[in-house]
Amino acid sequence: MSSFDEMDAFEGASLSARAMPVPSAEYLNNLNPAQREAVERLDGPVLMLAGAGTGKTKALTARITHLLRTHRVRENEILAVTFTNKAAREMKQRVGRMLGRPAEGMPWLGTFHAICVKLLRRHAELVGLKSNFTILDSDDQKRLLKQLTQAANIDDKRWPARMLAGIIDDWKNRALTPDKVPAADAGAYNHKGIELYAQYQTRLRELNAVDFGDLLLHMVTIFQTHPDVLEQYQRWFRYILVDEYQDTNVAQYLWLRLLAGGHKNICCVGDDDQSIYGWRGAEVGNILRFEKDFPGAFVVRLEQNYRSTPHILAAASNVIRGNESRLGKELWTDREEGEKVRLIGHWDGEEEARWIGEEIDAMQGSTRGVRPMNLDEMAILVRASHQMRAFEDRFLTIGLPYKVIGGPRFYERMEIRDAMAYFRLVVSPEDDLAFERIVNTPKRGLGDKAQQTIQVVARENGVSLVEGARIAVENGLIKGKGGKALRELIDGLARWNAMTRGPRIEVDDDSVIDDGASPIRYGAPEHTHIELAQIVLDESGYTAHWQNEKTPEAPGRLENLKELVNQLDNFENLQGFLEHVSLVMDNEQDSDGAKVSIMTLHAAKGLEFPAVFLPGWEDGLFPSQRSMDESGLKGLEEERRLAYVGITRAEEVCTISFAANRRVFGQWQNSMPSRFIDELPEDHVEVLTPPGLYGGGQTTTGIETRAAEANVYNSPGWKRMQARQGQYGMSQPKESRNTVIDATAVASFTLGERVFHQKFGYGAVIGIEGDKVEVDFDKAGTKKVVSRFLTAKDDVPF
DNA sequence: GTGACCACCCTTTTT
DNA sequence: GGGTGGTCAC
Repeated sequence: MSSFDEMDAFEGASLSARAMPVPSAEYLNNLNPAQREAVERLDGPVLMLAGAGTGKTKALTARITHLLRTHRVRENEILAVTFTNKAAREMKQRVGRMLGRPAEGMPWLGTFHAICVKLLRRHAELVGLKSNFTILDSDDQKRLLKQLTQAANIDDKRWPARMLAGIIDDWKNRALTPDKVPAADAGAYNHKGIELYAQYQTRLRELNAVDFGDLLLHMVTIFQTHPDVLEQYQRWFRYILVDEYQDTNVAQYLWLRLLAGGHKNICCVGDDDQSIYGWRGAEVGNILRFEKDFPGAFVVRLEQNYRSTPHILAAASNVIRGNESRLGKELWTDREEGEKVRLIGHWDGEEEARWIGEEIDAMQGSTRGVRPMNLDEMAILVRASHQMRAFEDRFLTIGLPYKVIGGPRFYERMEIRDAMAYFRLVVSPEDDLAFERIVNTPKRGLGDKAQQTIQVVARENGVSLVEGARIAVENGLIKGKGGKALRELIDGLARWNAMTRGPRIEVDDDSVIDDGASPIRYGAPEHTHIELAQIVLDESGYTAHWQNEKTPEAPGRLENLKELVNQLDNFENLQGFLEHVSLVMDNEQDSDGAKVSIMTLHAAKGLEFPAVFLPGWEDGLFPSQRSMDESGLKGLEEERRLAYVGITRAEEVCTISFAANRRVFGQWQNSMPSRFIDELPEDHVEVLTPPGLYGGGQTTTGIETRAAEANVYNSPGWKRMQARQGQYGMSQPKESRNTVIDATAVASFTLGERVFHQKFGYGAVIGIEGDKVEVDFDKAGTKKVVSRFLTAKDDVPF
């Protein structure tokens, strides 16, 4: 690593540059005193305790700007770590804005994982890998583990591979290599966990692959076992900044401590009250312990909130006050009072969805609240994703535009992963996992038996599966249709692989170390990588596979494939794309029009909306029963932080609701209002009257009777709510608004016509009513939907 | 080797 | 209620 000498030569900017006067800095003048302290205290350990909405990203970016502007450091000497790509992107943009130029020169601003990939590519050989290792996602990981557990004759029923994956992830989060797993964990996975973990790591090394956890773990191992390497980076990264410190796990914590070990110029930003990823290995302890880890640390609290009204803050504060282990912060704001937090109980989940739908409609039309709001200013935050369905169903029926944030990620979709496996194989033919994935997709008549033959031949010859398959075909071990198809696949892969390459160009490679770029470059191949991708998908028969598929999802999957190919435009080649996609790709294709957002509370962290709905506040659902069962008080406290996160997402209006009855897994269940509801401060809450009690909605007739009879409505929680309600009718249900029928939207369908709906699939029109159409769906049953969500399908073969 | 049918199991999921 | 994975019959 001769290049490090070169790095050292750059230590510090030139004297003249450092002596230059600092231009009057607007980025400093915009800060409040606490923020400014956090920004200007550049040296030594700093802990910035930043409550929700207190401008922590602003402070963090100002700090980076300040480091650069005062000419103390160069852009590539700052290590700035975030958890999400989104946060990294935002920070980069904001630093650029403050500097008045693009901050492209910050190669070490990124997620833990992205930065570790860069580092690990340089030092892969120290942990027995080649620098072009592949990164497995959880699906690959699971399949690999399954192979191991099957080989070990483990009953998958009692000891599912999923469980082992969870255990191994947990160990990796705790920075435990197989030899370091404590004796206390020896019983894990039927006493075979540690052994299988070791086997798994061996397999990964054989495959030249890593999983997400390895990225951190390997780097920690390298730093621990190669002090020289560590020292180089300790010197190189002169200042370290960490976002969302409360979410770090042990491995990340060790990684940071090792890197900051020399100069201790580390600034961690976080909020212990927003630690909601404990179940994934995050250690609130890391932030609670900061001052012990870094004696003499400067701790600054950002407590002025710029986001929410006093009522909302008071509600959030009062809830979080119930937690024992906190560093303690009190948010305040100088904003105007605004509306109280609104609380409402419903008979059941559907009613809750119906009410929220109407409420959103009313707020949009300014029948409710102080000002009309756009749909994209409103969000529904749920505890568990299954709660989303009630809203989706309802909104589709009434034609309310919505978008689900989170959900299955683009690159986690089946068709994307299949396509990616093809690309991976094209780029590196020895990628056995990718081969296993697509060898029989589309169907090539290669079942278990043929695949086993390939495995055996490959192992006997000590070659990759592709190569093993080639040998097997040539020796006539796989005959007939399957053999022919396999030969085609192998030939195709070789052909496509050849297409990736143009003439190789040698580059002097020591010059590019600090941005981690590959030193080897190629000239332009005959086809662009975009064309190549399309060729691969077409010639392999994968495109045709989905074209021939008649399921309602098939068109969407083809769309996704098209989108995937389009995405390639942003990259130089397939390799670059593959690298990126495994770590970074998210699909934010919020294209047309304002929509209400629906997402989980976890997904909502870091976001804010003028109006927030928090449905499903029922004991067992929120706080989640499982969380409490598994982690006791710790679990409950994390749930409470989740409640805190939820409330503090709201800027102007926060509406909390619960339902007495809810269908869970097809079964009706009744439940008590969440204990968190009792923790809301009465003075800051307005209790709304459920529609129906005063004859509001027509679908809820009889709610009073049912309410009186139902047990829950005699429960302490409900009674407390009633008592608190004070005067009835403070917020009367709005009169049913006239449904405005847009003339152009009136259904243009005919009875019996075949139609297609994005969510419900194919169906036949059985009734028309204004712009609403009643459709008997093949799979989803009979539903009334707004006509603009339907497309005519006259080309459906029937 | 493949497609159909049934039993089973459900949180949250930045990378 | 719905998606997945395993088994069984063709």
